[in-house]
Parts: sequence; structure tokens; C-alpha cells
Amino acid sequence: MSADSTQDKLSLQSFLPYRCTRLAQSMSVALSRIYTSEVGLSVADWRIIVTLAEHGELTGRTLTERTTMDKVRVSRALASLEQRSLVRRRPCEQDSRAALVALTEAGLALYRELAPQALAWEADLSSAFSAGERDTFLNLLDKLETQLAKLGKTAP
Amino acid sequence: MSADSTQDKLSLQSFLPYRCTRLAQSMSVALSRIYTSEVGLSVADWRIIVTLAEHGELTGRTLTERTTMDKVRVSRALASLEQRSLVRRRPCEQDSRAALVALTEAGLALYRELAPQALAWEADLSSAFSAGERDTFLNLLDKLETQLAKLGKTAP
DNA sequence: GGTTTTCTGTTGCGTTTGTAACCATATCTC
DNA sequence: GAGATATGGTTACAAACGCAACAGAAAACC
Repeated sequence: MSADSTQDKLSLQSFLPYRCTRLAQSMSVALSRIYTSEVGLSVADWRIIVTLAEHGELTGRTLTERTTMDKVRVSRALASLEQRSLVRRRPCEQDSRAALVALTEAGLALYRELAPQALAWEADLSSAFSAGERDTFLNLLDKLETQLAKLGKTAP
Repeated sequence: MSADSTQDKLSLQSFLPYRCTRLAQSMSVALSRIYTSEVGLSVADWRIIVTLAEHGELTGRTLTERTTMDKVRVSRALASLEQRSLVRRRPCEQDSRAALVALTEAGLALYRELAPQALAWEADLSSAFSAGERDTFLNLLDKLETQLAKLGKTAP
């Protein structure tokens, strides 16, 4: 079962969770120059804005799914974003518990300003990859996530 | 510059930082079943124990380098670990500011109990990979990290 | 149709986390 | 060798975080 390319000795430097967390951390710090330092957005804010820009008006619940964030985190981020007039909320007719959230003009304008920078940054980053490696990388990320989901089911 | 496999539209689902953070998060949650739920170790605790097991007696400063953690985080984790008698600290002769940290017998015993579980878990996870893909993955992680470091230098 | 269960969204509270300030020592500079 | 500067490590304070508890509304149940 566990032969192959798997290490037999535990070294932090080649331990997958550590390496992924470290990379994610570095990326986050680097990206924060775009949307935190400049505009004061949190990661939650950023994710919500991007998701709304992509999918249009959404309910809070859907936002939690699409952004893989906690209810609470979304709720607080929305409160902050609404206060800064970057999103607006209106009641949902079908379900009066839920609210429909959408970007305001200001929110959309901010997105249009930041998105190209984020994409350019990602392009610079991906330039370390040779052709196809970015797709390979995303593919491997997928594999790990599905495997994680599988493992989670067997021993919850 | 930014042609190629890079996306021209911003979608959270294929945005590298988001995907890495999400994966890292899932991994961390899954792993926590081994060293948090069972034994009550934090991630910082865990990293320190693994590093000490691998490299023997180290100073706090070296620990911050090897674990990519904050000074403060290391300091607090060490205080906690010392209180639980999993590590011991002794003064460093060459530098009386520094302290040399090492695993105690109990700490080593705990490591010997947890490490195989962590490795087995990682092996189960890596079983989603076909031969060589784990190495490919680690290689791509490396590429991204070096590229990040390079980008960080040009615009600090 | 009334009761129970489930769901959306917010709030309260304890914990964790990072930033900044801080000692104490070591190193560098002249 | 005295002052300035840098470094290892801890502490203090504030912000962020998640869990649990909650109110209100919808669905399900009988």
C-alpha cells in the first residue's frame, strides 16, 4: 500500500501538508500587496467580490459554498463590505430568511481595478511553469482534494 | 508575457492562491485528527516536534527558520511544550540570549507514536497519485516558491 | 393545522494570531 | 572600550477566528 514514491522518514520539508501550507501562506502574503495593502480588503472580502463578479447576485449561503468559507466569516465580511458600499443586500422574495447580495457600482469598479492586477500577478507566478505545467498542477490539486474527500468519508 | 495556459478571466476555482489555500486547509483539518484531536498538539507544536526529532537539539531561532513560523509562535509553542515536558531547554554557552531546545524522552516517545500515523496518512493521500506524480507535485511546489521569492525581490 | 425539524443569518465569547514594543545580550564601529 | 546597532526571546495589546448559541423563517411530518 505505502511503497512507491512515498517517504519512509518524516521530514517537514517533503511533507505535503506543510509544503502546501507554506506555499499558500507565501502566496497570500504576496497577493495581499494587491488587495490588502492598497485597498484594505481581507481575504474574505476579496473572495466574495470575485465570486459576485463572476456569478452575479447570490445568497449568503451560496457564497459560503463557492468561497469555502465559514458562515460567520461570510456574514462579517458582508457586513463590512456593505458598510463600505461595495455590496448591497436586498431581501429574497422566495425565502425571507435569506438575502441576495450583489456588487454595487463601486464594488464592480474596484473589482475591475484589482482583477487585472491579480491575473497579471498570477501570470508572472505561472511563468515559472513550462507549457502545461499549470494545468498539471491544478490537476494534481484536484486529485489530492478528491482523495481527501474520500478519506474523510471512510473515517469521519 | 502572459499568454499560454494562464487564464484571461478571473475565476476563484482556478486561481492558484485560492486553490492552494483551500487544499492546505483541508489537509490541515484532516491531519488534525492525528495530532490535535488525539493529543492536543497545535500545528506549531507538531512542526517543532518533527523538526527536533529530525535535527536534534536546536536553538529557537533555527526553529523559526526550519518551520517557517513567527518568532512569537515558536516562543509560545515552546513554552507550552516545555510545560507539558515534551521539550527541555538549556542555556547556550556561546550565546546567553539563546536557548537550546531538545525533545525529552516523553517528547520523543510521542513523536515515535505520531510520526508513523502521519506518514501512513500521507501515503493514503498520495495513493491518489500515479507513479512519479508526488515528485512532480513537490517539484511544482518548489518552482512556485522560488518564483515567489524572485518576485518578492523585484518589488519589495 | 399544529408541532417538530431544518435552514439562513447574526451575535457572544473564548482562543488563537500577528504586530509592536520591550529586555537582555552580542556584535559592530570608531 | 564606549556608543551605536543588531539579534534572540518574551510580553502586551489588538484584531481575526471559529464554535456554540440564538432568532426568525421555511419544510417536513403526522
